[in-house]
Amino acid sequence: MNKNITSQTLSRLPLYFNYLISLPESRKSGHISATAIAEALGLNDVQVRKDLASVSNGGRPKVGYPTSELIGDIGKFLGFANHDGVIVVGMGNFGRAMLENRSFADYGFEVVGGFDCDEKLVGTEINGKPVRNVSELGSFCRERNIQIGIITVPEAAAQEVCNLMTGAGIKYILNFAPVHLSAPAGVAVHNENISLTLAMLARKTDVGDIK
Amino acid sequence: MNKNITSQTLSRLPLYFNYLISLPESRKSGHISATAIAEALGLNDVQVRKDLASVSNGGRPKVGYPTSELIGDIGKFLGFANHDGVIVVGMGNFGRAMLENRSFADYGFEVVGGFDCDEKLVGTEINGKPVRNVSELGSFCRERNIQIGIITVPEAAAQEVCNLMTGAGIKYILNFAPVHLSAPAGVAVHNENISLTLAMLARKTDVGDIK
DNA sequence: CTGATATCGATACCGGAATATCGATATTCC
DNA sequence: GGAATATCGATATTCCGGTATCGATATCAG
Repeated sequence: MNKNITSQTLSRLPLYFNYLISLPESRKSGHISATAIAEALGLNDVQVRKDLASVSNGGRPKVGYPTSELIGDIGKFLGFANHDGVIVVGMGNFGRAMLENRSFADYGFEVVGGFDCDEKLVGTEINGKPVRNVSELGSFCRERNIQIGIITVPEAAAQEVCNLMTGAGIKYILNFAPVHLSAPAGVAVHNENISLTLAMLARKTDVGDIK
Repeated sequence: MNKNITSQTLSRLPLYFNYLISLPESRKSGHISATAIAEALGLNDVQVRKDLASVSNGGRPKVGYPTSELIGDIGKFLGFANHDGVIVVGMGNFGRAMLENRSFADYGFEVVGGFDCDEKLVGTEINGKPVRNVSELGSFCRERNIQIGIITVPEAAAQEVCNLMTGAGIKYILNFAPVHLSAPAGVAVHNENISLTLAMLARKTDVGDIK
């Protein structure tokens, strides 16, 4: 078990995790080899073994890794046992979808509330979660020590919301507005531009040769 | 202008594009250097120059690249002048958000319709776009030669929808269900697991040392 | 017209990630 | 118990993207 890990490995761990928990119960009680996982996921076996070495105590030759233990190790490593509060700003359809997304729980996140500036929405509840006025964002986050924020507002307001969040002590921002946000050092921003993702997917193979 | 391009370059092009169109009109008529772009975006100037070489006919020493021409070249390359039809399956909040997303148009996409299996939704319109029964998906896509599909259904139904899409001749699939879908060769699937994206963002700096 | 300067394109170099190879070890079968 | 085999972990190699360097060229100043 080696705690030094690369981003690439980190990005593959959930893949292994998903694959392992999708196995029938009967197989979870036994062992599984890196070779088998690689085969199933279309990856290189050495790569899988190396990735698993980062989180697991090691497998046994000829046998492989104890499946349930491996699931536990990966899950623990990814922090799926955590319980981190998340806020969402922008209660359009996108924001609502975030409040209703049940899959966050599987990864150790809980959306604790939504924010909007539309007075008609403020005070209502979505999926049992209260919608508050954006003006309360700062105090709310500081009181509860919220560190993760999701931005689902129109692009014109995105940077402003981002500033508000960083001011409230938020450290991780997931931005769905189609603009590239910048934040001060110490704050991690991930810009998820869906149109762009689609463009890369659909255009990649169109244009010339892409290696 | 070299048509061989890497994914990494492709992913940076929109960044340049956004930066260039955000320039004041007065500067768009002139020229801009790779050095200046790199400076503004916090990148390496050689990298920018290399990227631009993939799409542009070249700049002139001491002068740089003609700004408006460069904007046109990148846009053309990214296919922003295209007009590709897209369908969305799953009319939950997430699917609705897709039908209402105006930013697709900027990237050359148009959502031409939504699909669901809920009879209460079928026949209605969302943002002026009709919601059809999933059973019509095949004929609809083949008639109009739709090649791009977005999946926003619950995870249990995702693989089934995926199969339906590939059967209907769809070539590019953007999947938001939190499962890893697989499709036959010739079909590109991008699995966008939001919980996972959030996990990578928020956990990256938590767990051990990440290089 | 000539020298200084900014910028380009090409080539060379560097580092990290993926992959291949190899010896070691555990299990299975005879 | 010993040979055959599957699998592991470690080391070596390859490949690719990013960065630095250098000569060439266009503009500008004097």
